[in-house]
Amino acid sequence: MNRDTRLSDVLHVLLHLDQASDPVTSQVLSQSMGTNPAVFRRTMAGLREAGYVTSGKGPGGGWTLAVPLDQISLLDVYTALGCPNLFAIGSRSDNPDCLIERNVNEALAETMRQAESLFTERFGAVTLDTLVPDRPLPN
Amino acid sequence: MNRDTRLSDVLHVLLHLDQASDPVTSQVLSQSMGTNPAVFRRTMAGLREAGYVTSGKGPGGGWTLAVPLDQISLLDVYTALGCPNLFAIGSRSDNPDCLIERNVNEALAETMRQAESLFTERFGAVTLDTLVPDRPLPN
DNA sequence: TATATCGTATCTTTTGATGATACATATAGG
DNA sequence: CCTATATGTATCATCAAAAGATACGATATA
Repeated sequence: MNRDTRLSDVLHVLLHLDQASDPVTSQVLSQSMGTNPAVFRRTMAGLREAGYVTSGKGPGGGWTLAVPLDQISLLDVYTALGCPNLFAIGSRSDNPDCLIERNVNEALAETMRQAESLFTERFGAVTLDTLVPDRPLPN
Repeated sequence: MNRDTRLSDVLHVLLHLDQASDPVTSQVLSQSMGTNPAVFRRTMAGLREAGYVTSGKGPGGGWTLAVPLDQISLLDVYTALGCPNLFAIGSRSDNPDCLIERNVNEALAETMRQAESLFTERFGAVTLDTLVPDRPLPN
């Protein structure tokens, strides 16, 4: 199964938006993402609702970064996308009658919980400004 | 994206095999996995090659556990399955020209490396005997 | 009003996994 | 040996979810 690249795609777009002074159209941004405007808008809808970007209609319209990059964490973006599933593995079903299945599922679920915490912590600790090339890390 | 349940499925089968004295056929085991014999054999091929189970043809044939559960780790099983992809997220492509893309990809990849290490460590620390119900943990 | 742009519903396509089928191979047992 | 029972595996079909494409209404600018 192909991986979900929306998080990577959206980060890419946000960093590019940061470098633009005027609104950028879905047409242009979708190309930088290798897709089409409708898919792009669908993907960005959550970020707009969360207020990280704004979009304007009509001539001169397009997308604008609404919050400075140092005030957006990777976790914020991930959350705005609807917290897409992180893992490719899982359990087939929860048959509560089979004790073996319960134990197996629990063993996997426990590790996945820990891994999810790891993602959350790391994502929460990274703000987008640190991903901009040639900008010194704040410290 | 549906999750890959092979690891969970196979663990389930191994624990059941541990409780069987005679070989068990693909027919029977595939039902306990909710699939058909051909899919079952395909899934178990790696475990057979790794020596954790043996399979016999002909009447009275079927599958047998070849190694005690306390000598098989979750990591062993995962590896025997061919180390299936753990993550549902990823980067679209590696365009080495775009510095932004490189930074974004690296940020995600670094976290995924850490999460993978977490899986590997945890999986390596769990032997299958600890998943058997009503069997006291060794300590 | 004409044009550009977004928002989104809907349909189509793609893709990888899974399921299904078929058949060759091998083994046990009479 | 012959038959019945299993596995091993190649190949084809099916499926579901995501992505892509299209269309069209709404809105904003000038």
